[in-house]
Order: sequence, then structure tokens, then C-alpha cells
Amino acid sequence: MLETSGYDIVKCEEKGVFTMPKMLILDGNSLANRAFYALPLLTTSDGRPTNVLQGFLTMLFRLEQEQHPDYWVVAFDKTKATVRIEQYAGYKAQRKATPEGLRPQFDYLKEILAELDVPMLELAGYEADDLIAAVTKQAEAQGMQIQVYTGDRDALQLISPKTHIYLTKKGISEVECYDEHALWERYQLRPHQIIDLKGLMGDTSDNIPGVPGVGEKTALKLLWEYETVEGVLANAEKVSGKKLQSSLKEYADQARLSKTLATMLTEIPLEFSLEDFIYRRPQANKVLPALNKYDLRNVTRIWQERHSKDEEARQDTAEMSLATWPVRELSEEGWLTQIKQWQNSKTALTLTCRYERTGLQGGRWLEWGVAVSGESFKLSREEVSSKVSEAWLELLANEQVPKILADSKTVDLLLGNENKCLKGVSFDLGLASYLIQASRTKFTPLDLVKEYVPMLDAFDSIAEEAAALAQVAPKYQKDIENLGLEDLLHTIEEPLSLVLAQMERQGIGIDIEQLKHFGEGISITLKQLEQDIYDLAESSFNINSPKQLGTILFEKLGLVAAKKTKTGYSTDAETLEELRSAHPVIEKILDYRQLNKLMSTYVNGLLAQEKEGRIHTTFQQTVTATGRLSSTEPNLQNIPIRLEQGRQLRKIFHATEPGYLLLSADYSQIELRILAHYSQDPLLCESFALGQDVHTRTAAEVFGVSLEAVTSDMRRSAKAVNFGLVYGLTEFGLSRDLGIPRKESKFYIEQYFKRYSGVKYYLESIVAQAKQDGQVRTLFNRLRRIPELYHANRVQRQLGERIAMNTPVQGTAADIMKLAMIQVAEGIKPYRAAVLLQVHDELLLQVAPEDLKKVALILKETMENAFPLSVPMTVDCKVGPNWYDMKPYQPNDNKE
DNA sequence: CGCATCACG
DNA sequence: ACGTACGTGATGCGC
Repeated sequence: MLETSGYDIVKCEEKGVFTMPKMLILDGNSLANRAFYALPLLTTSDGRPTNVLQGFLTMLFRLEQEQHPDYWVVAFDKTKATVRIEQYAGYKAQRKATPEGLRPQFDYLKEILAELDVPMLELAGYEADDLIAAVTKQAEAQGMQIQVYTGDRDALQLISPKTHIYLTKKGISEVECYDEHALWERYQLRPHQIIDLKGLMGDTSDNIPGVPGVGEKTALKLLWEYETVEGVLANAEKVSGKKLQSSLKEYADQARLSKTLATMLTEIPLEFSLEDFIYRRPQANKVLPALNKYDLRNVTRIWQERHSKDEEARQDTAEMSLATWPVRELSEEGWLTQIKQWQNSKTALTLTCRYERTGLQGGRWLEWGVAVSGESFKLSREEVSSKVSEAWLELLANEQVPKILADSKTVDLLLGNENKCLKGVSFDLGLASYLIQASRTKFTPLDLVKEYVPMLDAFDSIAEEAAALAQVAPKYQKDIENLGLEDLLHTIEEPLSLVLAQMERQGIGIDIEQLKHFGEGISITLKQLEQDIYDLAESSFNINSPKQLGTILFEKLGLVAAKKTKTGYSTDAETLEELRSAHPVIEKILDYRQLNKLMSTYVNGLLAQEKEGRIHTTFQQTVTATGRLSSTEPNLQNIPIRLEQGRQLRKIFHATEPGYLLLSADYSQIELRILAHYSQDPLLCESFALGQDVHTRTAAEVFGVSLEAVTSDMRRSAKAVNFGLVYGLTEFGLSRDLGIPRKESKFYIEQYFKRYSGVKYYLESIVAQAKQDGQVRTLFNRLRRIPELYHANRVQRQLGERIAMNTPVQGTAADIMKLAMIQVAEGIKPYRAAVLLQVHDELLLQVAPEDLKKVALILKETMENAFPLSVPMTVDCKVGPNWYDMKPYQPNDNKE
């Protein structure tokens, strides 16, 4: 992604420069060089190098998409004999020859740019720098906003209020924006002083000599004092340091010459008109063959993505300035009439709500914005009678009246506080936006509108907000349609959001006294452990500080550090476990860590969230990359279970109604079953069809023994393999997990894939497919884009491959669970029962004992049959008075 | 605010 | 030679 400093973005918007024509100038040589060294040397199938093409074009297309230039041009050096060599024979003498793989790529690049209709500029005897300076000068005179992209810091001299320089950072995938302010932050220099800086310090890559012995630090100090090269030379007597003084005197001429060399020439003998640089949309019929000629599949994908989105949104972006929908003011009578009219409306109302946070779920609504058919309205609690507001809330609960909202779950929660509810959601913009782009993080109405109207900066009123949402809604609808996400949105995510609202409102019962008691016990042990640790370490320190702990263990006590983190010694549980026998303090620290976690995150954390004997989590529906839910404030999806001590904590969770039981149901091996379904691997499918223990069967296959001969160790290894499969198996991961040598884990994996060749084939195909499409989908069409697959860094690319293997599996499991939740919520309506929590593959309900049998049966059957796969789905139920004391429970459909 | 750590599926 | 299992959220430290 293109990154710019936050400062500049703000600055650009404040100045309203979007109204000025925007020109992008790219330094072809500099960027090509950067790309060449930053990217691995990719080639076409017949061996022509293409990494520069890939890097440069990727950047070009991103800029095109993100910046929407009105003008653009790429400048190239034509370096046979530059003007500067006439000035100074040594100029660029040190520069190394263009490397083998790079040189031909300039020709390829120019050829492609020509097909793209991207204007290019070069002039014999001049460098790209000078052309850029000349174009910039002319463009400034025309009142344009100019962005120069280069890796060459010389360009900083061009900075002005209208011209910003974007310097490539690492490689070329990131750029850093410099304007006057940013330059000052970095160097405390004005733009025109850049040439003085070069004049003094020189530049080895261009072989500009500068003054010997003067580097960046000295040069800056001098310039802060005397401003220019001339100023410094005139005051050479006064500078501190004899050596420096004499250097400045001796090399005065060389400094002046260096400054001249560093000055970009704005006067060049070239007739050009800015009209030549007008941006023209590249034509698919020319672009695609040109990219294809160099096997640039990734670039093609990027271009097509942009292009197709563009085609759809072309008029959008062009005409997508928001219309002002007049705000209708209504009297009491007016409101009642209007609401009555809307009660029969077939046209969707777009609603948005402002509210204050109160102690209750969600809060209290303050005002509504309504937009429909080119008009907008504001309804505020303060200004309307209770009669109007009653009528209004009734309208919200009318399923027949279609409604478009940004966040229907929150709205439903708000209404729930007044015993009202939301019905008739026809389009949830936040959920739509998440399905289109799961990596998004912000879903406020403003963010949602900005997606299509980027220059927007704030809404003046809530009525305007509603009008804006109403106008972007069709764009979202179209995108959802184009991406094939309609069903997922309307049959899963939207209905689910109201189920989640119910769950959040219900909350889960919590025994505060017991929790406090639990905390007191921990506190005592914790104090004792703390003292023991200080005694054993013979010093007191903050045990919660990994830094201090590392110092004590690895310096004071002289233990041998096994691992390092970027900031110092690693002290995580895995590392400490290795050191357990090395020093008695280690065990105490491990115990301390465990208890401290329980105390701070769970005891204190949960106590802080308790309200009237309940805890209400918030389920996030637009956070994860795979389609799972997440749970926050507090997170009730990570309550301890693996270790007994933490597991005890589950005793405090109970039903919200007295006498009710907790009923849990979890999918058994859902991810492996989905893998079986996807891969159709005969062994894996058979294993599930026969109801075998899948890990035991896997062990039998991998170790080549009968089911009866599988030892617990073999099963453990097989389980780790199965586990790893879903994540994108690696030798490293498996060896670490099992604590075995790489060779051994490699052997297991080989054996596994020999037997389960269908799984192997599936995983290979999904990765290949992902590389082609740049994305994967779940069984329900949920989409995840995987830019990591095309990352310059190999580690990132491999991560991309594992994501491609994992996401369809994890995501489909999430889809199935969501579908089941909707059906379960519906199915248990006639009974005294409620869904309380979802923990990815588990649902937790509460139920009146009398309804247990029926509800458990409905629960199990609904979950198992929510979406039949080619292997059976199994759900295990448990029941108990609290979340700890849960006993297996098999509902059966025998008639009573 | 990023990092390290650790809780869950 | 390098750095790696997939997906989350909360806490505390230290810059």
C-alpha cells in the first residue's frame, strides 16, 4: 500500500488542493533502479528480466487509482553526454555501470508505457531530474498541484506549497511524502537549501565532490548557522574546528561547483506543452497484450481489478459528488402524516442515528437522520412529541418498510433499551462494505460515504449524513452484486446481526461474589510467588516487565538466553519452559505469569464489566479477515479452559434466569470435515463417514499400522499434523509443535500426503487458484483478497499461500456456524431458551430445565444440518448449572 | 502506540 | 541465510 505521513494527508485536505488540477511526475530512472534492487529478479518464461516492470507498473497503477491524476508523465535520463559533464568531467564517473538485468528493462518499460498512453519525457544531454524541474516549474505556473515520485533526495529542492515530493522508502512499495513542513521536521532546512546541503556534503553516487570531511551532520550544522554555501564560505573563519576551516577554504571552489551540479535545471531547450501530459485512461485492448507479452500476470490482475471497479464506478467517481437533498422541516402534524405515509412505503428509507452512550447496551438515541426520494429529515428526541416518537419507533419495527442503515445491530440494541426492535433491514452498508473489503477497519457513516466520495470531510447535519448514505447505497449494492455477495449479505450477515444484538442484550449471568473470592485466592498466592521470586533472584524488580525480567535472568543470574526478540531477550513461556531445570526461580515465574494473567485479564477485567449480575460482550461482525466473529469488552471467546486452574473460572458463568441451565453444543472437527468436503479425499471422507476418531485413523495411515496398533504418541503426532493442515502445514511449525527434529516432521508430512493425496492435490490447487485470482472464497462465496501472494518478500508470499489454504476452511466453518445461529435463534423461539455466546465452533445457550430436551434436540439437529456437506457433521452437547460443570448430554428424538 | 505475552478457537 | 504454522483481543510495559 501506498503510505504517506498522516501530516501530509491532513495538510492536503485542509488546503483543498483537490480542486486544483493534479499532476504526477515520476522519475523513471530512479524508480526503475529502486525496483530493480528491491524485487527478486523475476523473469518471463523465456528468461527476460521483468522485476522492474512489475515494480514500476504496480506503483503506477496504484498511483493512478489512488491519486486520480489530471496530468502525468514519466521522465527518463538520456545520459550520453549531459550538460553536467561539460561542467565537471568527474560527474557521475563513479557510478557503476547499469547492471545486466536492468538495462533491457528500460526498453520494455518504455514500450509498455507507450501502450498505456502514459506520456514520457526525455532529452539528450539531460537527466530526468532536470526535466522534472522544468515540468514542475511550468505546472506550478499553471496553478497545478504537483506530486513528484522519486528515490532521489535531490528532488527535495523542488518542494513548494504546490509541489510535494514522494520519496521511496524501503524498496518502492512505500513512499514518504515531503512538503515544506516535513522537510523542516527532517532537516530543519528550507527547500532551496537542499542544493547547499549537497554542495557541502557532496554525493558519492553522483560523484559530486562537496567538501572533504563534511558529511550530513556537519553540513547541516553549518547551514543552520549560515544558510547557504556562500554564507558558510564567507564565514569560514568563524566555524569551529581548524581542520574544517582549512577544508572550507581550500575547497571553496569545489563547494560552489558542487552546489551548481546539484541544482536542478529548470531551463531546458525543449518545447513541451502541459497538454501533452493530460491523463488518458489506458485502453484495455492495448494494455492487456502489452502486459501479457512480458508475462506480467500480477500486474494484469492489479490492472483488471482497478479497471473493472473503475468501469463500474466510472460515472460514480465522475459524477459522484453528493447532491444536496433539501431538509424538510415538519410540524407535529407533519411528522404524523409523513410517518403514516412511510408506513406504506415500498421505497427504502435510509436511516442514521446519533446517540449518547449510557450505562445500558448501546446507549440512548438522540436524533435520527432520514433520507428518501431526494429529501432528508431530522427527528430529534428533544424536538418531537412522544406521540411522534412512538409512531416513529413503530415504523422502525415494521418489517414491511425497507430500511438502509450503516449499522443495524447497534440500532437494534438502542431500540431494545426502549423495548422496541428494528425490522425490515433491506441493506446494511457496514456489513456490505466488510464483505466487499474485509480489510477495512472503519465503518462509520462518514467512512462508508468516503469510499465513493473521497473528498468529503464532514457532515454538517444528521439529515445530510442520511442523504449521503442514501446516495452511496446504490454503489454498494452494485459492488455486492458484482462480487456475488448478495446471498451472503442478505441471508447470513444481515439476519445474523439481529441475532447478535439479542445475544448481546441478553448477556450472560456472572457470580460476582464467587469471582471476587476466586480473585482473593489468587492474590494471596500471587503475593507469595512475588516474594519467592525476589528472594530467589536476590533482588526485587517488576516481574511484569519482560525487559527487567530478561536482565535478571540472563545477566544477573547468568542463564543462557535461547531466543531473542527484536527488542531484547525473549522470556515467553516456551523459552522459560526450557530453563525450568536451570534455576528454581523459573518455575515460580511461570506460575506467577499464569496467575497474574488470570487476575488482571479475567478477574479484574470481568469485574470491571459486570452490570446487574451480567456481562454483555460486543460481538464484532466486521473485523476478521476470514469471516469469523470476534468478541470485545470483554472478550468472552477466550475464557480459560486448557489449564485446570484457569478453567475453574468458568464456574462463575451461569444463566441469567434463576434455575435455567447452560447448554452448549460444539461442532466436532468442523474444519477437517470441511477440508474433506473440499478435497473429496477418499480416506479422509471415509474416516468421517465411518465415524472414526480422525486422529487415530490419520496415525494409522501415516505410520502404516492398524487402528488397534496406534499408540497415544502416534495419535498425538497425527493430531498435530491434522491441526497443521488447516493452517497450511510447514515442517517448522510441526517440529516446533511436537518438539521433534525438522527431519522427522518432514517425514510425517511426506507420509501424510502420500496417503492423503486428495488433500495434497486440493491444497496445491487452491494455492494455484489463489495466485491466479489474487483471492480465495469460502463455500458461501465470502471473499478474501490475498495481496501477500504478490509481496516482494518471500516470507510474506509464503504467508499468502498459507492464508490461501486456511481461509476457505476457517471461513466456511464461520459461514456454517453463522447460518446455524440464525436458524437456532428462530427454532428456539417457542421455548424458554436463549443463545448467549458463540465461540467459533461452539454455541452456548441457556434453557429452562423443562425445555431442555426439546431445545437440545433442536440445537443439535439445526447445527448438524445447517448446511449438509459430503461428510456428516457432528455436534456434541453438554449441559450444566455453570460453564465449568458441563456434562455430556445426548438429546434424542424418541417420543416420550 | 508498538511490542511482548498469553488467553481462546 | 532467513524466518514461518491460521484467526482473534486484553493487558502491561516503556518509548
